[in-house]
Amino acid sequence: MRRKLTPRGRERRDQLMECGARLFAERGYHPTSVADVVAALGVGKGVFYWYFASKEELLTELLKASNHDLRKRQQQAIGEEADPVRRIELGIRASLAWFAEHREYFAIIQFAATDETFAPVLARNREIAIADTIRHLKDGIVDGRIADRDPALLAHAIHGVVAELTRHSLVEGNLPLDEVADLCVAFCLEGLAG
Amino acid sequence: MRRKLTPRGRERRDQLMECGARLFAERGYHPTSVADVVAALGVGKGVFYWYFASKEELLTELLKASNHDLRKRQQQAIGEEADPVRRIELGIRASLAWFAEHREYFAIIQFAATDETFAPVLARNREIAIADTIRHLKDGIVDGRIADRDPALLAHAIHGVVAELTRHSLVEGNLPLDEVADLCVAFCLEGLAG
DNA sequence: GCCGCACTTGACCGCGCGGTCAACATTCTC
DNA sequence: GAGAATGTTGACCGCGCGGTCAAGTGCGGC
Repeated sequence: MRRKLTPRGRERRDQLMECGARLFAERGYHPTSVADVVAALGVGKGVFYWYFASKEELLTELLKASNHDLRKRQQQAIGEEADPVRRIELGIRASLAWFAEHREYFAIIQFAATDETFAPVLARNREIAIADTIRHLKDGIVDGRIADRDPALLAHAIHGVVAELTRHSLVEGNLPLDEVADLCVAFCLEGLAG
Repeated sequence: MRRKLTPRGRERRDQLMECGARLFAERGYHPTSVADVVAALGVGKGVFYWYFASKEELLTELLKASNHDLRKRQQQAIGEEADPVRRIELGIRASLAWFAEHREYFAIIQFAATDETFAPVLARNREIAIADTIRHLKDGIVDGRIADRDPALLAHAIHGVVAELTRHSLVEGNLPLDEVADLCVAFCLEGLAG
């Protein structure tokens, strides 16, 4: 693992991350060996350890990069919107849209959440996302637009809906993003009663 | 692996499953070796392979047994209830109650869902549970008590809420079951608007 | 022209894994 | 109490893993 990377080196690193993401998503982290990753790229094993200290580090970097990207997308979507309920809706839609474009990351994140080694990173990422949602919820509760219940639990409920609809409808199924997003937003705002 | 088991044998098998469940939940499936399982019980490795054909089989049996138990609990809870909305509520409460009592299974199920080898078993279990929910939802839609939206997506939304609240509030946190269940039911039935 | 650094190679290492098995112990059956 | 069936032992096996490294390649700067 080296610090200084030339443009050529940065490209290799990106190739390894892309390749790793694909294989981890397809077969899972443990069943994918470092040998598999470098073989898929047609290079020697040493290349991997030139860019990453370990297999663990590759996954950690993938998790960091994907979370960074997702958050950027959410923040851009919410922008300057003042209405807290609308902010929640825009956040939900941005998450679904991002996962629709990066389906391969879903399985990776899902796995990482169950692994002692990576769970801390994931937990931190999730806490930040939840904290964002809680802020909007509290604003909505003050406005009287949202029922006065524990905002932390409500935030987790929303994230649960988003996660499961992402998995079922976007990753496994291939339903139109807009329809899924509309239902997701409607369910979160009005429940089954609608 | 043997078919005929005396009472003594059945007890050993149960010990191995309990032990495996605990270790898989604590450290994860891959990082837990068969040697760890038998060591925790203080017996030789051969014992494991007398009762199970492989490590995979142990996990598969754990998944089957837990699913069977959870379903039994749900069916007992729903009983003869006629109101479809109430049936959904009772199902939600039964699921949360079961997981509150069997927290160790949550991590195992979560992992199995991300592993190529076990995903099929989990997918089948989930499909059955979803199908149950869909039946109640359709009844509710006919009655006009539930909004006329895609019942499959609604069912997944509900399961997403239950799963995430289970994870956060019951498994990681340790919140009172009743409070979590009340909020979960309220969110599913009425959404944030309440 | 050549030095040095970024980068690549692939044989190799040690380890711990899942799984096997011959021998042995205990318990049932008649 | 003989013999079969059930249950137990732990040394052993082969393998493939994550990771190392001495050697080599090719490019940019001087």
